[in-house]
Amino acid sequence: MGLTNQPQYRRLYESLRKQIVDGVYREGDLLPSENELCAIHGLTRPTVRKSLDLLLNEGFIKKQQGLGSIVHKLPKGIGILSLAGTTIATEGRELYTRVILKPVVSQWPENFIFSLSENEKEVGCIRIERLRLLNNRPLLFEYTYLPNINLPRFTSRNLENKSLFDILRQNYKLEVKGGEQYIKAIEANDKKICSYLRVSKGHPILHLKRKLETNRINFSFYSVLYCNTDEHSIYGVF
Amino acid sequence: MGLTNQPQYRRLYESLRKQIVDGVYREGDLLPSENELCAIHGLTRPTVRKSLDLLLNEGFIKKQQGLGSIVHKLPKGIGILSLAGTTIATEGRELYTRVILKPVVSQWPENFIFSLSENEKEVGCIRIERLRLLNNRPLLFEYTYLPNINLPRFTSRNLENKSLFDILRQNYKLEVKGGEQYIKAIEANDKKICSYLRVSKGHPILHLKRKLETNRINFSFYSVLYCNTDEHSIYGVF
DNA sequence: CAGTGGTCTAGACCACAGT
DNA sequence: CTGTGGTCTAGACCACTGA
Repeated sequence: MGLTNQPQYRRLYESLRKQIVDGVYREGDLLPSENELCAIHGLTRPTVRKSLDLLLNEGFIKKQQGLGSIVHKLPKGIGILSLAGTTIATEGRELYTRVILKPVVSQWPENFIFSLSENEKEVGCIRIERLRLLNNRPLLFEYTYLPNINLPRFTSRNLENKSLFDILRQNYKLEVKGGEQYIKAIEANDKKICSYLRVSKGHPILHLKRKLETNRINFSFYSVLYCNTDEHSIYGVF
Repeated sequence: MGLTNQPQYRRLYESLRKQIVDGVYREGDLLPSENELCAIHGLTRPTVRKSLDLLLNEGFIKKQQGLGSIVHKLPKGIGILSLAGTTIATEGRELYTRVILKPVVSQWPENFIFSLSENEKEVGCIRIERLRLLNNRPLLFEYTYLPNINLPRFTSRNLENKSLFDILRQNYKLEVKGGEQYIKAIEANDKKICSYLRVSKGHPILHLKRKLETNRINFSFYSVLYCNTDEHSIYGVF
């Protein structure tokens, strides 16, 4: 957290974001004006505006010309559509991550959901299976596939209730920069999925396929998610 | 199209976007470098970079430091998660919009999906119901609700296979600036929905609730969508 | 009116990719 | 090495808001 080698706009973004999440600024409040933020942090307007753009894109603030930057209400759903929102946006409730299958080296599945490069195919993958619970109730089941390239000791890492993103960043200097995803509504058919999500066969669930791109060139990883949306919607801004 | 009173970064963005969609640049191609774009269009780098940021956020390009801006492959799904992607991203196939219920003035539904201001409640709403078809096959059914504020002659407009966004922009100077959405997987229960989407009762479908914010202060409109994702996924980038 | 965000310029230095 | 994108500065003028 709070690495000092982060760009300034990024540090200001994280600082403001934390204050909004922590309730220092509440829904409808105005953030300090851009000029005030410049003065406070010793930055120029383009830099400050870049920070605010990040908050804007993630739905934390709205802007109104002639007025200011207005804090948006925190979302009521589960934010997994956007980048930063993966584990937040659960209204203070705790999202717990239980590891079902610890990282193992294996082959890529047949007919993998995304097309793979020759290099990726050769090296094989590291698989993980995790279940996410909200208030002790299973919410989504996630298969993760990482190409087995330069990830020393990864299979012996303890992932229980830890952020995969954080582990990749702190131990392997891998930053997730973006990605793409495909969403479907399907019937729960797989016995394993039904059992973990505690839904009956045929129950409608969300199916997400995601490709996550990182700062390391040609290093992407993948995940397949099954999500029970009976009680919690998936939330996103645009 | 191509309004001259648009900001420069916006015009450059639209120009590049069109060239990508039209296939002038193809997957893997490099766009002209930022400095070249500056020279070509007589702009400075921050302005050019703002254009490229838009393309980046919508998944049209990736960037690689030291290399350039790389054109991304066009998505394979239906892009309704992002702003500009509402009707594009269907691989050249035609998305047709059939009006089921022409715009009518009415009251807001009971227990509306989003909270409304007092003003919105008072003025009532304009309702529309539309069916979107891809290759003549029904794909999604959409209820739209606009607050009945300063939209002269809206109810007599012909919306058949026209973009609602375009009509709002051209006739009422309303630009959609962003929004929020909630996604669920549900069983198709409503007879009307089943019939229009041609799915059997109990079939899993996607349910989206969206709030769309505009450049007119405190003017948002809303839509509820039911989408058959059997053949086409919903696509998004982040 | 003063203050806000929206747009734009003209530079600068850095880290990184390919040669 | 050169050229690329990534970050940042120090200004400027505009359109819009609220008092």
